[in-house]
Amino acid sequence: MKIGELARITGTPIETIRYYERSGVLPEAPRTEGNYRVYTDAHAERLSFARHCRSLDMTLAEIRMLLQFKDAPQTHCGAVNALLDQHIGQVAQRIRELRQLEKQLKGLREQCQTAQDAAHCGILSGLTQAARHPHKH
Amino acid sequence: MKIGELARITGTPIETIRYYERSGVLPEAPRTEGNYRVYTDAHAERLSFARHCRSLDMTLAEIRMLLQFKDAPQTHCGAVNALLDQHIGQVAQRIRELRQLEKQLKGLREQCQTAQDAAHCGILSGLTQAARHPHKH
DNA sequence: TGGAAACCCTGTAGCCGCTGCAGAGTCAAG
DNA sequence: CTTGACTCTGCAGCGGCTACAGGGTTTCCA
Repeated sequence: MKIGELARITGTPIETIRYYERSGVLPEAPRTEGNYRVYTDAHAERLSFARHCRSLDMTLAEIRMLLQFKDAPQTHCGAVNALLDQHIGQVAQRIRELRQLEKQLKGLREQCQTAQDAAHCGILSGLTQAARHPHKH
Repeated sequence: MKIGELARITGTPIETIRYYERSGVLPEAPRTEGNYRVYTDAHAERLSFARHCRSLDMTLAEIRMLLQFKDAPQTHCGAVNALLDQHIGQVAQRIRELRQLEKQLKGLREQCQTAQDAAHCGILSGLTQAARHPHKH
């Protein structure tokens, strides 16, 4: 199949497919005489795998690692577990940060219930004050 | 003061200060004869404000807007409230997404409790299966 | 006074994961 | 034979920095 069909069946933009090839997530595809890339179902599967990992917020570097394990099935897969554990840790950490952030933002928002002019806006003065007396996050 | 001192007292990398000037977050600083940027306490305050907003995950575009309101104190500040509400909404949305993601990742992780070889790794086959039968996020 | 060290300048390139565009080539249908 | 759909390469841009290289300026101390 050509790149357009691969894009269609995997729901991936064409530009992204070429980008993945450049980044080493997909192997370099063989070409027709007219220099068109030619793909097989195996490519489609690999691309779907990568896209699914991306939807789980993994980086391309992480995905390249996972694909290496898929390519070498006899490898000990402890590293896969470790990679996933680390990724879960990162996500959990980010959630904690965002919760903290949400609290701060809501506190700030409460300082200006009624719209008035900016000179008396509780939000702006709240931000200004907080900037003057910084504290860690 | 010169850029190094501004960097020190605000805890901002020098490169970032110059970047903020280029991006219109800070005004172009006046120069000495030797072409060094010269700052006042007002610059420091503005920079601290911006950095605090950044620590609240606001974009530079959002910060430019807030600074506009600070620069024009008689403006009606309803837009400030709206901006903050929108930002809070975005953060809340991102938290929901990450929670969902965390659940998926943990489910995946459970599929490989014991490290074995990659051919039988529950995580890799889990990812592969999921990629074959995609569902929305 | 001289010279080293510390500071500052501009400009450019890289990070990540795309996205979009220009300008050209290829192929299939009418 | 022409039109239109498809594909190619290469480059630039997003955001928010960060990290140089290769220069100029200032400060300090001997």
